[in-house]
Amino acid sequence: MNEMRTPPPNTASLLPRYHSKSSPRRCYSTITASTTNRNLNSWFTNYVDKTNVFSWNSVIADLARSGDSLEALRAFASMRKLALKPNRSTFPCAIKSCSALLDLLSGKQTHLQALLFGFHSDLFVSSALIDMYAKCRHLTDARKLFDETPQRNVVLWTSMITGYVQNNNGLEALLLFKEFLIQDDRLGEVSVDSVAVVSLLSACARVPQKGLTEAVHGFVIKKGFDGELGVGNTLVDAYAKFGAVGVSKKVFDGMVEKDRVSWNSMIAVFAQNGLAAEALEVFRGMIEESDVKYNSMTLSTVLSACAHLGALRVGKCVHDQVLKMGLEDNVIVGTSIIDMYCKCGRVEMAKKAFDSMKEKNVRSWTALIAGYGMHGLAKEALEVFYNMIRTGVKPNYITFVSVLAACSHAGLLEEGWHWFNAMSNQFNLDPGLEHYGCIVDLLGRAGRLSEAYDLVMKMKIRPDFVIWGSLLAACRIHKNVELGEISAWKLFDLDPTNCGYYVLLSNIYAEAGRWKDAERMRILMKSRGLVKPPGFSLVELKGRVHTFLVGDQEHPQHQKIYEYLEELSAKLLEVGYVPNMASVLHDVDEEEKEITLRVHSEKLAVAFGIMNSVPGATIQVIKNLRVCSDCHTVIKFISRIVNREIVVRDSKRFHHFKDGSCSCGDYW
DNA sequence: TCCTCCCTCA
Repeated sequence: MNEMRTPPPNTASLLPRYHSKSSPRRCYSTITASTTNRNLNSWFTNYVDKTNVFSWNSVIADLARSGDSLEALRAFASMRKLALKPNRSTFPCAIKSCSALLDLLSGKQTHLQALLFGFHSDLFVSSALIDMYAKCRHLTDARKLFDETPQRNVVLWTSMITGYVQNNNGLEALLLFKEFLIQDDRLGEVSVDSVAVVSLLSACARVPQKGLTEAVHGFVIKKGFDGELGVGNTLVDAYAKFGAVGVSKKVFDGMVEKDRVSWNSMIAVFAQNGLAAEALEVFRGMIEESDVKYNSMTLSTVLSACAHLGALRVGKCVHDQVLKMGLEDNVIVGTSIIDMYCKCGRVEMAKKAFDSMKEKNVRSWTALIAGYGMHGLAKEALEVFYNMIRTGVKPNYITFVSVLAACSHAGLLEEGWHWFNAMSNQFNLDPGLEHYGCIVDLLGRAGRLSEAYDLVMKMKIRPDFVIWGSLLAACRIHKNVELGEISAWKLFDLDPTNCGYYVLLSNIYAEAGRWKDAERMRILMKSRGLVKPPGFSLVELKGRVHTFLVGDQEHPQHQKIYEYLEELSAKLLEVGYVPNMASVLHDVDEEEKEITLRVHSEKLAVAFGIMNSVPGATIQVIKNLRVCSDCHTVIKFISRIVNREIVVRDSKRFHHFKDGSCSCGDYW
């Protein structure tokens, strides 16, 4: 977009040709409605009296409003070069543009100029400055200005309160709001407005205090602000921040008027809370039942819902829409597209989308690295990472999570170690739980259990269930009872409702021939009333997502699917498949055995996919848990028997099954 | 004509 812009109107060719006598504002607004900034600037250059401060104000304001902050600042600079004296309306827009660009330097310069022209106590100017300093993370400067302004209006208060919220200091924001109320009280005024209330509610969403949002909601109703659009929008978000997604939906449904923010908020709430199907449903509602047009924010949220669901077809449609709307140069949208293709199993499409991006930020690079990593393509992931560094983009915490995860998925211990050390030595980043988790995983799988354990003991942060979980899993592979016990008992404390650890430890005992201990774990697990979370798998067919549960009897085609699986299993035995039920057969009681033997969702989903697609088509399945080892073996055989590529995304990574083998190399 | 809020990506 930048190269499309006209140069600022301070060049020789842009000298005024015509001095308008009529009100520039009136002409101006009729033109802006249908013109781009490019036309707008040339129009301005040709027809507006450039010695008129009011005209300049209009131009700066309009550019700032349309989001073209850079151009607004250029216009401001041009105006200053003409030695025109800015008035009190000039500064707020200029400052707002600095704040939108997070350009602290220009912000400070503009601040100085405002002082120079004597606007130090102007509320409009001060509010804009407080906002600018807060957005640029200079909260103390913002607060200083706030404190130095004796006559405060609601906008000034709101700017400061919002400043705290934006800097993640919800508590301070709440306290300041309280002060605001006290001031109102003292002056016998009611100046609190709906915008102030919106800031208050967004502060609530950042304070982990139970019942706070409800209480403030009550206050909002009492004050009569509950019908306000912005208030409703914020409530949708605030309730969801505490997991009360149902309440969010209720607020949303109860809103008489809904704008783009309302729809976007509701879609985002569902998408961010793992309810991707619901998110897509709301998006459908937005298109079909409202007159509200979606924008880039909507589409990036929808893309992330598609990524979660693995809904490739829907994702592709959204991608098409992005292209149609000319939003492909938007970094956030572009990054969402990369992530969507990666998580829908199409890394090569992700790479294509990545290559075509004009502007890439650290998240775009990280998305692609993570994408290659989850497909087991560690070499490619590292290659992208090196390119990123060469390009001069600074990797962050998450980038290193992606790099190390890529190494971990491919078993690249040496590279993993190197980058784990480099992150603190060269990049000044402290390793967090995720990074330790990857290294523990790498060491553990390589059989270097005592090193892994030493690392865990030396960690500066308290190891969590993921860390001990990797260690426990490694103990199972390498048959280490002692360390397995230590890890498992940590896990019983850290993640008490997860029964997987009991099963793992029980299996470790069983494999060591310690049947009594194995039995003891089973009993303990039972006495604590723990059950496995139900596994389910998703398959997208003709744009619809089908869900399968373990031992599913609900799906309309379930009978046919079971018949087909019967057919397949006969063929499987012919080609040499031996059912792997080692862990099932050991020492479970009958009832449990039956449960375990219920057909896993991934098998159902794969069968369904094959039955309903043309020969040769790739089957793609998404599972909420990790693929079990028996299913993994079976699917390998199936890929050979039916001569299909089968892609399974489980909770940890992708498996590409082809010709009887899997891309993970049985290492996952 | 000017200021403050709510929704997006790894």
